[in-house]
Amino acid sequence: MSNSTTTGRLSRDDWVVAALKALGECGPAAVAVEPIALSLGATKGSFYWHFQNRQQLLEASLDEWERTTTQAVIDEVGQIVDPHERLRALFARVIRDDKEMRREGTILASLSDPIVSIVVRRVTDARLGFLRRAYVDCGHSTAVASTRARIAYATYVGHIHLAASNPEGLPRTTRGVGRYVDELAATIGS
Amino acid sequence: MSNSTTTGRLSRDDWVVAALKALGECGPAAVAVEPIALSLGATKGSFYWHFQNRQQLLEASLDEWERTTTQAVIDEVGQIVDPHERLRALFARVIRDDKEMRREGTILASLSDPIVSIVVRRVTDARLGFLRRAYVDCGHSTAVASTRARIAYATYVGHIHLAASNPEGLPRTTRGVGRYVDELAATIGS
DNA sequence: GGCGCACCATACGGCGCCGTATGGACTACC
DNA sequence: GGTAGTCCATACGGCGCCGTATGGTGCGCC
Repeated sequence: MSNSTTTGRLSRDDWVVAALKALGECGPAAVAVEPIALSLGATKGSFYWHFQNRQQLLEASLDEWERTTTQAVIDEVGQIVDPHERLRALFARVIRDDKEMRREGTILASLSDPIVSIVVRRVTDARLGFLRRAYVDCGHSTAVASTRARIAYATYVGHIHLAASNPEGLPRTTRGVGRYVDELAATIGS
Repeated sequence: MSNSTTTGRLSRDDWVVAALKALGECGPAAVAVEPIALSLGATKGSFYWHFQNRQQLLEASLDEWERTTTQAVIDEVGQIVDPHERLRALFARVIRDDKEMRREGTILASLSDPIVSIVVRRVTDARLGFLRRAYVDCGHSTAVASTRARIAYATYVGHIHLAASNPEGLPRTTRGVGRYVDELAATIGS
């Protein structure tokens, strides 16, 4: 665990947290040893004691991201037996945080990086599988469930992209948000 | 125009074409002077005669992309008076090319780059406006048309992302494609 | 209170890219 | 055939980042 507040030393986890922050804000190119060391008030000497190289740091931060935003969500929401309830809980859980969505967008958009792309592909598979299962549990055939899952997830990803590329168009009023959610639910619910 | 085949010299346009290719395949970081010079069989000396700096090349390639994939499409499809027909033509025009979609995905995903983000924002606004107008022409109120435009475009963007992050899940059979398009049309058509 | 170990700073060489300076080569034109 | 203008190669300095080598500082422990 992190202990940067108590002692002046840095744990491996401190580096992962800082790297994930940089990754979520500026993309994988920002996961650079020296700049992050600077932001932590340390130098490379510290880093290369905890890690072998830059790639290890990037992979560790991606693993952390996958664990908290995909594995944890699936494990938690997956326990709900009623599929409609499960889908509703998933949407609520996922739309919630604004900061989290910005991070999601940045990482999902970094597919051109070979290391990121491996994790994003894995995350995509897991999420599509989870959605497909839910739609199957709703009574759809696997074929229909597959296409519904794809469309639902595509809508989610596109929405995250729009939140970044057209933030001023986001529904502001509560009536606007309500209409938006209604329209969305009509599209990807059940 | 390009004349690299006739003479050994390179035109400004040759550089833009090569830069757009690199941009669409590997993102803005790949729009680097020396690697592109190498791929063109030239050196930086040529580049810095046609451009002032790297940023000019990136901006020029982004402008070219905007012109061909947004302006041209809007000008062409926008002439169709019947809005339903117009939307259908838009979808057909946009889904068509596989290579083009890959480029779209890479550029749209490069929002973290400040120069790219300016153009992507402008492109997003133009496309959303075009969709909104079409839905208004279909008889919807501006409020409803706005949310429908957002959802339609989000679905499109997400679909492009899925084509890159989960290519093996793309519908293969003609029946699968048909079902997918039907489901899509039910979502964002009219 | 000296010893060993965990942790870190400093200094160094290297690489890839940027942008500049300068000297060609090739063409057109008189 | 000399001159001006167009286009380009080469060589250079600089910057940011990577990874290594090496020494130093704190803390536990006998």
